[in-house]
Amino acid sequence: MPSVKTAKAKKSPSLYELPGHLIRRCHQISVALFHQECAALGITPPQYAAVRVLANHDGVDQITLAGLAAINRTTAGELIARLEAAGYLMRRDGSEDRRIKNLFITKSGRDLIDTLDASVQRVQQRLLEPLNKTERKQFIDCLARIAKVNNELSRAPLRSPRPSKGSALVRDADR
Amino acid sequence: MPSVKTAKAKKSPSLYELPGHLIRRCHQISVALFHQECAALGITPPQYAAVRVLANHDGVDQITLAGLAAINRTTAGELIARLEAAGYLMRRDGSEDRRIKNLFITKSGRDLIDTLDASVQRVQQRLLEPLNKTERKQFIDCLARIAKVNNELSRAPLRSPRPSKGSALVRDADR
DNA sequence: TACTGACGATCAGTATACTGACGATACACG
DNA sequence: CGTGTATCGTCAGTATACTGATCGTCAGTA
Repeated sequence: MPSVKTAKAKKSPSLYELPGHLIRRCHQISVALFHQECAALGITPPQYAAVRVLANHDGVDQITLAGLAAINRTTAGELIARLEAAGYLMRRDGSEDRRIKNLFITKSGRDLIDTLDASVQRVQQRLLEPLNKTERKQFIDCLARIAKVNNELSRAPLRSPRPSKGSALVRDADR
Repeated sequence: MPSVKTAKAKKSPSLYELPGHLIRRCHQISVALFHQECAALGITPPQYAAVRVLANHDGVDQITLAGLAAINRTTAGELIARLEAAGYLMRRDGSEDRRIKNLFITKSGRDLIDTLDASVQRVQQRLLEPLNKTERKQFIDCLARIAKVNNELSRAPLRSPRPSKGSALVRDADR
């Protein structure tokens, strides 16, 4: 007996039509594809994001890296420790500001990015398989706009890199 | 020195253009919005999905519920335990099949869905704010198609509901 | 200089997500 | 009737994600 309690209420959409639920499922799928393609190296999507960010912002502190890679500050600490243990980056206590731990990508880290490049592109390819060329562009654009507009509302908001006095020689701009 | 391994190496897209990364960020935002709107009841998106599913499939076992709500079977066990402790559902040992624990939604569970209905719709509204009407429809359609086509690849594939009584010999075409 | 507020990093605690393995049970088949 | 196989639920272990609190440090200010 479907609960038809009120005739006035607008019909609620099915769970399977709610963008929140669909995004959660697509996220699961995206992660699954990533692991299928990149299983060999035992790296995860957030770890990959962190190394990618570090390649363009060598020397930043943990909080800035977390902001740029959209990783929670607490999670970032643990994740960075794992990446350091794996040899993809190094952590050094800040000389000027002793609160800070500066992060530096290693050769191994840069190699990792190069090695994973084709796999990562394959993940995106497979993920967007059901969409045609036009739809892919629009879809990515929609995702980017949602991420941008709602950025301040996110729990791990994307943060602009800070002027940072001495260190961080920002090479190729990311955006 | 950009390591050009092959002459035809395509320029790798920025991290911020990768749908995988964007989906991850949108997922974070979606969860954040859900908690903002539904904080009072202390329920999480997967918990909401589980109760919603149970409202339409009362009496199913845990694995089936997990499949329908796209929740990992192990996670589902813990999540269901929390929902049971909160009084939103009941767990009973199966009488016919003693491996099974049948799940039944409580009045409190149905009330929860009604109570959250407006909030959940508000979440979706805010999430899609940056998109116009046409784009919203297309965006949801793209998400649904990605979720559907890649379903078998997901780690927690959506499973068709099985005939609750009698023959359980329905070969779900998943995995 | 001492105070105060902001910030980096970490800790404790909770929830989700997943893998691989396992015990208990059900069912088909010989 | 016994046996192999598949399934349900669970456990151990790991990684991500988040909140709120805390410690140490920095910087602006009275």
